[in-house]
Amino acid sequence: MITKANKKIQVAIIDDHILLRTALARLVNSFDGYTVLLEADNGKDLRNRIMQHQVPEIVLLDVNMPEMDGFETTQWLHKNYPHIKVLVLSMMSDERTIIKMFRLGAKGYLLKNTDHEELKKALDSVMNKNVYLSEYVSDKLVSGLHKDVDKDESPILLNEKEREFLRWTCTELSYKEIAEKMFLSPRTIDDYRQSLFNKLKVHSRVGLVMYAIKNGVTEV
Amino acid sequence: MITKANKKIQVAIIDDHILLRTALARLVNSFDGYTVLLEADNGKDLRNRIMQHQVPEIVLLDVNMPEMDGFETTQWLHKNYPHIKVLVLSMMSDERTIIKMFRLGAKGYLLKNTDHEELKKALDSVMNKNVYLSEYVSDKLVSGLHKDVDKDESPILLNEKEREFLRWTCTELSYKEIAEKMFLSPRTIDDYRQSLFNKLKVHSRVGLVMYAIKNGVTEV
DNA sequence: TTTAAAACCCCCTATGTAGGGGGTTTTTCA
DNA sequence: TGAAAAACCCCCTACATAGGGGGTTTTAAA
Repeated sequence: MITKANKKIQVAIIDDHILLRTALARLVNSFDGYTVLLEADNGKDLRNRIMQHQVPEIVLLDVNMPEMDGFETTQWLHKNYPHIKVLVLSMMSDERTIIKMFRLGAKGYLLKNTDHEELKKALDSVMNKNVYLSEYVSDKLVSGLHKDVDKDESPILLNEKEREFLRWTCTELSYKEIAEKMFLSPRTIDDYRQSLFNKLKVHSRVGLVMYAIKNGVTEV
Repeated sequence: MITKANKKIQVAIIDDHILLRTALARLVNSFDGYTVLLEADNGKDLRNRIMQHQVPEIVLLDVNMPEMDGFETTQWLHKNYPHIKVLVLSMMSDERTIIKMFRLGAKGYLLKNTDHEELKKALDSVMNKNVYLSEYVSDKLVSGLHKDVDKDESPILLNEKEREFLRWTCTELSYKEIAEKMFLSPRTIDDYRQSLFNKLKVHSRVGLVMYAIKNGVTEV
């Protein structure tokens, strides 16, 4: 069956892991109807290339990158080139990241441990139906929405002091020692802890540590 | 120039990210003289396949995997199939990991953000010279050795029970509750904790949690 | 300029965590 | 097959953590 024409859909691949990127490029080139227009290390790279009139139809985008990450890049694309479809490729499977990406304008979210057929499906789906949801991701989204309905899920915003406290929490210092480091009384540290327990819905220091790591408050 | 024969070198690719894995497989298959014998999700998978007499000559191995990680796998291969050459593929570029891998028997260490030519070089080098060192990695090794002279850095190996304990440690359960989950007495859990404190050079639960995350024992 | 919230700090108590002593049973291996 | 090592479990204590009560001072806003 011959489709519209010999005009292939142009894809950009943005990932800082060269090996994965070139491998992906080969994969996409092997797909019927798709061709790789450009590869880039990060969002900044992509932006430069686009402004030099290399404009792809689909951007296959990693989340974690140096310089200009997936979030920023999606936002910039959505604002300046809304017709470019962003398909996110990520190892992170938490609802927050997924939801954030869709909010910023992504058309699809693909986990890195899917197979190449799923990638082809995703590309087709994004082109034809303007959106792609894998079973796993839509499950996550739905379960994420459930939480959003009853509790008015105001995004958890931490100030710099709380973030500093969280970073100390991820060390082997006791709260008393953290108090010294932050030039506060231990009692005040108790209040910070309690307030974060409430905000983050945890009830132990381990809970704080896990939150800090999952949300990039501290480096692993 | 025609080499030995039509006998291609058989490569195994072990990585839990299916997309990267299959993409890598295509890449390797496209190389002259190499063919992919098998792909696997983790070390356990590989072990099973090898014991079913699918024995590759080179194993291209990810470090972070569920079930049986790169460290364990390298060790097992080195012990049971010493002629199989292990080429490690990792995103982690810290000396400790690199050194650990070489100590356990790896023949080469490749960062994921290298290009496919470097991969080809690495494969050739491992086959011909029995070892592969990229410029970056050898630099790291040299600077790492400086530190290692005084401290006799033996690689830290954890068994499955310890890993299970570590995973529970990253939850908000108390040690007493962890004891119930693992069908052990709280006192035994104390011993596990103490033993891990010594092995991992930490002295608090937070220390355990941070180790578990840094070393991929638990998922973030 | 009053008022409310936020940021800070004191007391107390119960449970959790970390570390010490002791011991038995099972596994390993020389 | 006997000794050592590993895995399991008991007791105890001291400090850390988590949670409750109270309070003052600073900041923001009505």
